[in-house]
Amino acid sequence: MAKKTSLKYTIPVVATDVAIFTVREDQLHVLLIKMNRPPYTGYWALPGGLIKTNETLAEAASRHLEEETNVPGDEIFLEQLEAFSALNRDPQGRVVSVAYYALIPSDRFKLKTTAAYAGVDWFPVDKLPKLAYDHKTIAEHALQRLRQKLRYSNIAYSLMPPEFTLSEIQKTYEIILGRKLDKRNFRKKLLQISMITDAKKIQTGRANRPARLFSFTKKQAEYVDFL
Amino acid sequence: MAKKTSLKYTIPVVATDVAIFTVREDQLHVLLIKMNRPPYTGYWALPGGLIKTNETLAEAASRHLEEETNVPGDEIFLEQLEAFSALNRDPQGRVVSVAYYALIPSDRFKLKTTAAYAGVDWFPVDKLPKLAYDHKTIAEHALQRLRQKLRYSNIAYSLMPPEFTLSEIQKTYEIILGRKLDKRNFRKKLLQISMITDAKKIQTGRANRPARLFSFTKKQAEYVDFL
DNA sequence: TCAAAAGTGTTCATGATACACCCATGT
DNA sequence: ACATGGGTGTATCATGAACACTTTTGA
Repeated sequence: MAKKTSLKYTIPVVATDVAIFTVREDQLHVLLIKMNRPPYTGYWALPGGLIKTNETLAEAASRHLEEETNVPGDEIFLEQLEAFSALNRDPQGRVVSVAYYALIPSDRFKLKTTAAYAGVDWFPVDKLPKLAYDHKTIAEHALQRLRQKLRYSNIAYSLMPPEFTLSEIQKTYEIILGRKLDKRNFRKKLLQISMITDAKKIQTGRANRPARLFSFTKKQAEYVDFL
Repeated sequence: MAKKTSLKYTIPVVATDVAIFTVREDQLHVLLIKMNRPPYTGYWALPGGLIKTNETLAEAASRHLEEETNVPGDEIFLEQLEAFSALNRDPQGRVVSVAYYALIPSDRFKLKTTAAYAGVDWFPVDKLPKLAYDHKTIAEHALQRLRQKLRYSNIAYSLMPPEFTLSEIQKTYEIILGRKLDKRNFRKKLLQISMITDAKKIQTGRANRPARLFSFTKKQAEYVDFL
């Protein structure tokens, strides 16, 4: 038996952690903050923390999302992932964390660091640094869920700018799923199920044939027949 | 502003509630306990309660499952559903509940009531009494998840006895999904994906042609191509 | 011999996949 | 005129859906 350290919390308390994803530089990235306090000083972690007495879990998650990214809560996909409750997941005491995951459009918002952290940055999901707590597990679950959900829902709306070309959205899918998709079939399907609609605009200023712009029909999550 | 009542808990604490399902009498039932303490004396509710300092959420859920049903934890499907955190969901204070759902074979275990409750019983899911807390919402989410998951996984293993006829399992599916299924297609699919295997036994003592018995190939949850 | 549930294949419709060439623009 | 990505249709294959009669047993 290991010697029991003195714990800050004796009865379990509730926290939330958020895996925020975006696609940039042809890779899927997750947002991490750098911790400036023991016991994980210098480690990277998912943004999060204890929930307040007068806020729900979703509000707490949304608060953490905004604190690092300035992203406004509406029109952004933010969904509960899973509760993590391993007895030793936080060395400071008994903390149950309800994880969320969110998708934000590439580079649409500037990151900001708060006094609570030593820094904030994007990391490619396949090159994560060593993470604090059980955040590696949380990040893996979030990634798995994202890949699954991309296949039968329209949540990509939350990753794309308001208007985009078919090639751009196809690339987003390919990057997240990690495989090439057939151009003709992909376009056919997206339009057939009315997930996106023609924005009646044409891209300009490219050294090739200009593409038509499209936008999402709905900007709330819903299930769709898909890949 | 409503006047603030004195709360038992000021910082959020963690509880778990469990929706335990079974199929009996040609209907899907959920297990409810009758409360014998304020503020919901006489109301029915899902079994549950605060988690202990030295147990995980899954252990707490499993404990509640066993307390009412005697069902042993292994081989039983018990999965985390979702965390519920509305500010007013518990009049006694700020309680965040992580809900679980479980599936147990029909009538295989005898219910028992504990000192903590005034009673325990099965209720058809479409005829639930008025429930305490936000348990109606929890039960609805659990039911929805069960119906979804039945379609792309083998979790029915946890509802059936060790050996069963094809008609019996088909009936289980029909009751939960609420629609008739085609006998030939259903059998074809189950065998084709090797979800069940021939137990090499024949049912006896029926006033008709005896059926072959089958059993589940795997008794752990896994995804399968299905309905 | 009758009642009751078990068991068994084929056809058709639909959706998924594979695949290659011409087009419009900027330089 | 050339380089670059944009845009389009068809044929094949796999999967899911619909459907009816014969078999075996106990009473």
